[in-house]
Amino acid sequence: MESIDKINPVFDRRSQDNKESSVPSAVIKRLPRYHRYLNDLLDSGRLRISSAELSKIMNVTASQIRQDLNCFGGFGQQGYGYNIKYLTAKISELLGVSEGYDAVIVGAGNLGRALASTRMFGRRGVNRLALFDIDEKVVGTEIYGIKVYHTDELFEFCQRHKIAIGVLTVPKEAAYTVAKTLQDAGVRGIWNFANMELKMDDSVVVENIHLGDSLMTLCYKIKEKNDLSEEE
Amino acid sequence: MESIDKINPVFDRRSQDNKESSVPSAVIKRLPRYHRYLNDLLDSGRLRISSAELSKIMNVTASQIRQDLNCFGGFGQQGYGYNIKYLTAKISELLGVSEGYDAVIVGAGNLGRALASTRMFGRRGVNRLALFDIDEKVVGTEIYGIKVYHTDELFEFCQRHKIAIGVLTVPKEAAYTVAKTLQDAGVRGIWNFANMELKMDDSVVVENIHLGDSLMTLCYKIKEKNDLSEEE
DNA sequence: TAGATTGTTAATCGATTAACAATC
DNA sequence: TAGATTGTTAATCGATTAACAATC
Repeated sequence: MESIDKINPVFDRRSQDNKESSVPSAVIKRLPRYHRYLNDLLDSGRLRISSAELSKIMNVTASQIRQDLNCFGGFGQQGYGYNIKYLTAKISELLGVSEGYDAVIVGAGNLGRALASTRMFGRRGVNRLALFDIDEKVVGTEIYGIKVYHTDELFEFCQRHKIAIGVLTVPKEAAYTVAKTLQDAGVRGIWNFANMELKMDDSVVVENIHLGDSLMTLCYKIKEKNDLSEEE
Repeated sequence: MESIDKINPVFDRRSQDNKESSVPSAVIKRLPRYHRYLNDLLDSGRLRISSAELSKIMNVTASQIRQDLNCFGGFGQQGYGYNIKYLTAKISELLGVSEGYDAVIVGAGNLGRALASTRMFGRRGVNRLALFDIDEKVVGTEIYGIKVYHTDELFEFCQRHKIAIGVLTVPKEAAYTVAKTLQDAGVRGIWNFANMELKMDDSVVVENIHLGDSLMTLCYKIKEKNDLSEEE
């Protein structure tokens, strides 16, 4: 009884006073990766794991894992390790997964379609309510069960449905106009796939995806490895 | 004449001795972003820029810009600033852009199609030579001018064309098999969009894209902003 | 109890910022 | 020359690692 209380404490030790202000941004950046690995472990039926074993799987130091997990409450147990299910739930909660946000996807091109088809949203508790495009050929159709509306209706739709997340897969040139519409309609976050950094005012948070940067990094890694082996 | 030599020095000061080992990884991570902004400035016709002005545009400190750019050779000019064209070229070179790598895309689903259609590859000097899929309905067709072959032919194709980059947009389950095939065929880098971390041996470098992590981060940012405003 | 493993402190390391002398 | 702006050093800050006492 006592030990179960310690594994699933009703209150985290730190949550009383200084709240999430105590979680350094370096840790926040690592949380999705922890979540991914812990979720896989959960799926495989594991119940508990030690920082030492997790460190091997994830290729980081055990010290870092303990330090990280301790930032938002000590819920490991000495001599036992971490309860995977509880830990995963805790990280989910911290990340705002399963808040049940509603989303729209603007742009029904290949990328928009890819995002319409993926199970990624559902797994993170995000509901895709509609697609938007300006192409009359797709407006009115359904893509993977999601209705396509004309972008002219975007503002009203977002306002009426209190949409929280707007996914932007429109061409660079249209990005700002659409982003502004989303913002005005009260959207709280924009997931931006246009090839530019959207700078919005403080009412909206933006997460920019730069696939080009990633491709460049890959090129760098290849070149670097090549340079190193040539040196020998 | 003298000043031009200083702006375009034939040898960078550091490149003689300790090479890229001197460029910290934190700087490397920032290079694609510098490249993006400098490229935009170049397109807009600007010739030179100071660290102070660039810092305003990019929202980082001028100190960091000077420190970063100095890691791989001092090519600013006191009292003048940086030559945008030269700087962009230098960063491109360092990143391995325009090495003219050949690539294949494995998986001709929505994401594969999106990657087949984008101009992102060309801009970074990467040539897409072929698409691969197991679906007989698409094998033999052309998508945005790129031929689709059966995945059975992947190994031979990569070997014959000395493919440098393999782009993975196959389902999670197929990812490892395909990655192994690419590796065996001599591919040097894998751009992995499957929802899992590919751990390959040292002969191949991997750049993993985790869109799910990014979506989670967005959810976190929304939640965090909410929590903060509720506190007041 | 004894063994295992965390939570936590202290030491190290690296990255960022501030400041200013060097120099175009 | 004088003004501007870099390159570079030194100071600060934050993140990572190592070590071990606390504790299950």
